[in-house]
Amino acid sequence: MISALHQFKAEFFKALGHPVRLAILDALRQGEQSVSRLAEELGLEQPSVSQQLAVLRQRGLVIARKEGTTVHYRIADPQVYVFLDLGRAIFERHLKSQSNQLSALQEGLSRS
Amino acid sequence: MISALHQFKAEFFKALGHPVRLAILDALRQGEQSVSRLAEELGLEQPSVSQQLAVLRQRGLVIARKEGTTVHYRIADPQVYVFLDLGRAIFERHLKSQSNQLSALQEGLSRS
DNA sequence: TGATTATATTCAGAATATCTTATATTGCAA
DNA sequence: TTGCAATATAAGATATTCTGAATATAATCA
Repeated sequence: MISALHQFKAEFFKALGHPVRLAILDALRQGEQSVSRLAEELGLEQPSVSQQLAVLRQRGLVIARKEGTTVHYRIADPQVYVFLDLGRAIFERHLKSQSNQLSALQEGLSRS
Repeated sequence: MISALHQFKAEFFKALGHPVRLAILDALRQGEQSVSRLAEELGLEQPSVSQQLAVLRQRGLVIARKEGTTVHYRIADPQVYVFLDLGRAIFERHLKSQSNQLSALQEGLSRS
């Protein structure tokens, strides 16, 4: 059975399934950052950053703090970094095993 | 800067960002399962299950083992479950804090 | 060989997501 | 008030993903 929980969890993972959003979260490891600073740091247009921040905000992953005309964003739950780092570890093992399989395959091919 | 690593990691998260794929991974906690068994268990058509298994396979998340006409799938790396469970914990805290905010908001509204 | 079972792939259409550019909003300062 | 800076939102074009139906492949068995 596909539970409603799977639906919600999928939304959560989807929020992380975008390179710019991952880059934003990584940039926020240093602490709170304004939109323009993030845009500069990541080499992106302001609207792109703002849009992806909106996605992260809607999913409750980041929190906005307004100060004059500038808006500072920070991570909502630092546990997310534990999670991302674990994901990275798993992901890197995958890469390694895939490249092993690839080189084994290449050896096999070159031998035949 | 958006690194190539962010691209790859986003692909990994995207693979998890689908309710059926999460349900399949959960079903595989019990161990290896055939496609037809998964389809029955999840109440889905065989082609749907096969399609989502293909996505998980391409991303290296599951491994297929053929036996006669049936194909058995298993998780490639059990660490993924640690990861999913951590995601679940974070996600549930989010839900809770969001529902707290929601009820606070509702109280505020009903008082005014 | 022909029939059957299990799985995989393909395809068209619908729904979503993304990107770029333009515009709106907000707060502040001259 | 006017102008400016920072951010958000909107609109449109394009790309990606999903879904469901049909079909293909592959192994087994009569």
